[in-house]
Amino acid sequence: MSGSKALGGARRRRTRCRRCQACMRTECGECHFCKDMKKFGGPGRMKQSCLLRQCTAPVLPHTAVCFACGEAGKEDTVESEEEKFSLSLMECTICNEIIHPSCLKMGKSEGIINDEIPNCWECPKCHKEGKTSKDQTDGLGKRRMDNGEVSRWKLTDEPPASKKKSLSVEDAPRSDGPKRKKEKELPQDSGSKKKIKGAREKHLKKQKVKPNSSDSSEANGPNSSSGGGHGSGTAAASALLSASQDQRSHQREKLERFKRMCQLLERVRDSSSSSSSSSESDSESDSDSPSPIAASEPSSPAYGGSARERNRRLAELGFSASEESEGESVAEVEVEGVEEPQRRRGDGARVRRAALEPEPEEEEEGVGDHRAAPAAPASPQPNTQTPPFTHTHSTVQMRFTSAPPPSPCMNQSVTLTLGAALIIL
DNA sequence: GTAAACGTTCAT
DNA sequence: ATGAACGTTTAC
Ligand SMILES: [Zn+2]
Ligand SMILES: [Zn+2]
Ligand SMILES: [Zn+2]
Ligand SMILES: [Zn+2]
Repeated sequence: MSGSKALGGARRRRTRCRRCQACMRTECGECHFCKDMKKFGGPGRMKQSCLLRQCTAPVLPHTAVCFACGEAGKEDTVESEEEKFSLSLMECTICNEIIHPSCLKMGKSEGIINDEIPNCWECPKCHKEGKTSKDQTDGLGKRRMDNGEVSRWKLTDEPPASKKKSLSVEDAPRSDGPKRKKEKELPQDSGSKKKIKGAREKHLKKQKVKPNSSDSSEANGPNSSSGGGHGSGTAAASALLSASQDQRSHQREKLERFKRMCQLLERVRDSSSSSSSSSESDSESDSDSPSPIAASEPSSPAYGGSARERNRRLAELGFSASEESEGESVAEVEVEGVEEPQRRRGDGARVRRAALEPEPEEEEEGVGDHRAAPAAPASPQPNTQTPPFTHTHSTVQMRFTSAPPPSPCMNQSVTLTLGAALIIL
């Protein structure tokens, strides 16, 4: 209790943006969490938000302040996008520090912006440390690829997932049995129990950015303690941090994944089949800058560490990617060009929007709901401009851990299939 | 102050 | 590994 938090400031809890569609939706009242709410006659023990209301762009608390200057974000005080970025608060997914990019004094360091989440990035410092993302090489060698086919996840895939050495140093034998439960609840219903699982979901997109390029000094730091300069100080702290981060990342990524899926589902539902646009946007071909730290992205299916982790999260979501030999129903959903539209407005734009104006994630809603297609909607080659990407096909393998989908008919209706998935979720 | 959720821990 | 419970934060 005396040490308090000396790590990247108090890790602020993210809150819902209240602007995305999910946030504006209303409780479905059918999901697990909804049913748990007292509002719905549940015990209210879980205290989780509706699965259909998982915010797609969680924002920092209003109380968040810069770790350096102690001020809040001021992105709304400037016009230039770049300025906005500099004045906005960015939270590092690795060290959890929240700071103004402009408050950083680093010359050669680059931050990796996650344009999927409002004020999220990986501070340059963390990269300098070597924590590319969270991948710290398995110091146990217990890594094993129990994944027979991991190269199936393209829709919701992520770069080097979190991986760290599990260092336990705070293990205290507890003789007294930690009893949970403070009050008992009577069974509200027994029999009609829908199996649902899920969490928020989101994936990381990496973008390099150079906050500054003139001074190559160390970063700043209001308090020289651990703030600003962690990792390069204490090894123990580093290890501890890693461990903590690891655990945290688990749930976080898990939730993020789910969100992604929800978005996809909605998207598909709105437009059974829409334009065909691939979405490979990883390769960050630097126009003219052989970044020293630009070669760590296994764009190819050649993972070796985060396989297990990914598997776990997937399982939590209700489907797994590995073969568990059980007798589950396997549904193959073929999504045609359901991936992100990848609207690129500025090709040369370096810094994408991070937490700028009110624009959580309004997917292009131009199609509305006009299902009445003119004619011949099933043309494999509609456009003449055929980008080098022909991979408009994403096959997702979903395996329901329970409650086998009684839908024996899997027509071409993607909407139908996905709809079922949604219900199950 | 309240109610909703987040993030973490505990229990199978 | 997965799910449930819970403390605590966050917004109002
Ligand atoms: Zn719900
Ligand atoms: Zn939202
Ligand atoms: Zn600042
Ligand atoms: Zn950091």
